[in-house]
Amino acid sequence: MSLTDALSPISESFSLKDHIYGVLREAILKMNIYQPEVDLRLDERKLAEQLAVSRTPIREALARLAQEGLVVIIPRKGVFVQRKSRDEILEMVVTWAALESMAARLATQVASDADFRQLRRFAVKHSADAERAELEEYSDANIRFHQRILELSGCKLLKTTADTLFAHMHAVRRRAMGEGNRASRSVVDHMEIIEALERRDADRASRLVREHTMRLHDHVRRTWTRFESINQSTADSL
Amino acid sequence: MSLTDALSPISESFSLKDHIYGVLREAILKMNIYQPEVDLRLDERKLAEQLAVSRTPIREALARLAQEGLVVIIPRKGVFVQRKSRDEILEMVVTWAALESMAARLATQVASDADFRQLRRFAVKHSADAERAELEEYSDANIRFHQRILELSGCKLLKTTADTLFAHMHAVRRRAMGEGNRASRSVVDHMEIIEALERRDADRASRLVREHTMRLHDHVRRTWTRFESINQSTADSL
DNA sequence: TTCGGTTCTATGGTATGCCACATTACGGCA
DNA sequence: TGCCGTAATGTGGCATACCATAGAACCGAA
Repeated sequence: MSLTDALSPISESFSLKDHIYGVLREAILKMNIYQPEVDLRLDERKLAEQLAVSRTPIREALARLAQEGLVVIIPRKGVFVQRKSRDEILEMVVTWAALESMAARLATQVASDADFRQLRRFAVKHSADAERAELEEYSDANIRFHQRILELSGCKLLKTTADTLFAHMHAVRRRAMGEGNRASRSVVDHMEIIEALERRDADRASRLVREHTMRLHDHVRRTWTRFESINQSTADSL
Repeated sequence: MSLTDALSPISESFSLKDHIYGVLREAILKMNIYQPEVDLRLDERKLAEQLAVSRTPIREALARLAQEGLVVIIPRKGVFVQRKSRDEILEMVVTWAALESMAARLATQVASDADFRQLRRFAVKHSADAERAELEEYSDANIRFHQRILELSGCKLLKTTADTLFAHMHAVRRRAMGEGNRASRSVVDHMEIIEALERRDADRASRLVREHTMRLHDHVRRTWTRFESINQSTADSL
């Protein structure tokens, strides 16, 4: 590949707006928004200065993030990173379960045996992380496992819709993974799911995926109370 | 209610940006975007002039619509209403099926008998529209039936996510309803769904809803070819 | 010292103007 | 007459300036 070929995708249809959208999105997802002391305010002018651009593309990027639900814009008061309540998180998990269980169903019909073999290899490879209690690594592998199922469905909309939910739950996942023996249970669940997929058992694969995700639902429901109260007090202080 | 009480919701946190977003969204959904002769271009300056505002709030509203997938912004070329391809429509139907089948499952657990009785009354009342082949009316009632199931799930995110899909399919639904004997089949399906819900049979309700929606999927898959070609040629001419 | 009102400041909302690029129109040259 | 190059036009991208309001800071009177 020549130099110009490599450069052209960058220059063509590049816009500050889109670039800033990506930058802000990454920054928001990286920050742990559920720690009480974090500053949730986003100052348009400060961002414009830091990124060395005017407020206009900043504002258009923020408008997109607001539409996505990552930030909330309060007219003449400020732009704030949206901290989700426990109930909202629970609803995201439910919606995720709905999408992925359908994805598993479709995957039994359209994915190849090779796809499932690859998925199995991936799961086996990373099950060691769970055993060694390397939860950080396993949490990442866990997410990729679920994303892979969504991809194998062949329905891009299922995946992109779920990815939006995943983004919101970025700060939730690792926390939940480390509690109880969820990691080892997760490994068992994944293996059962893979078996159902390989046997092309649509109903069983769909059900196992749903039940697996709903276990996270139950877990969050039981353990998220403390954050709910933090969230509430912070919301009051705004 | 006093006059000031009635007026306050209008003045408080009213912004042109949000208002314009709503106006444009309604206008886009109302137009039949799949007719070949319609002009899909949205001119920022023209809109600004017509709405008697500057381009800035227009642009921010368009950014939101773009994020929602209703329009596509091509830098330095124009803003265009997004015409969905057949495959994209099919994916929306699949995703809808995923959401609503989960909603039906949840509804069997959280909705009251009174909710289901009301749903049944609604369905019976509008089944007459289908018999009289008043498809316009039945199509609307049909949508509301499905929205009601999503509401009865108690999961607001399921409903809002599905509503976004419904919005995209606004121009698709009526067309599909009039073809074949889909309306009368729809009435039968709805009654079976209601029975499963009333019997609190989560698996059956979930399955019936999924199969019902997937029938629309099959129908679109079989009959949407002509629009695909129109869509293609229009895309080429852009 | 405390309360009330006023002023100041910070912040998002909006309008306007210019720029870069893409398209189109036009005119000269072969 | 046809083609190519250049100029004119249109369109979104971006920067800047000003406005309106909410909130803080300040000051004076009781």
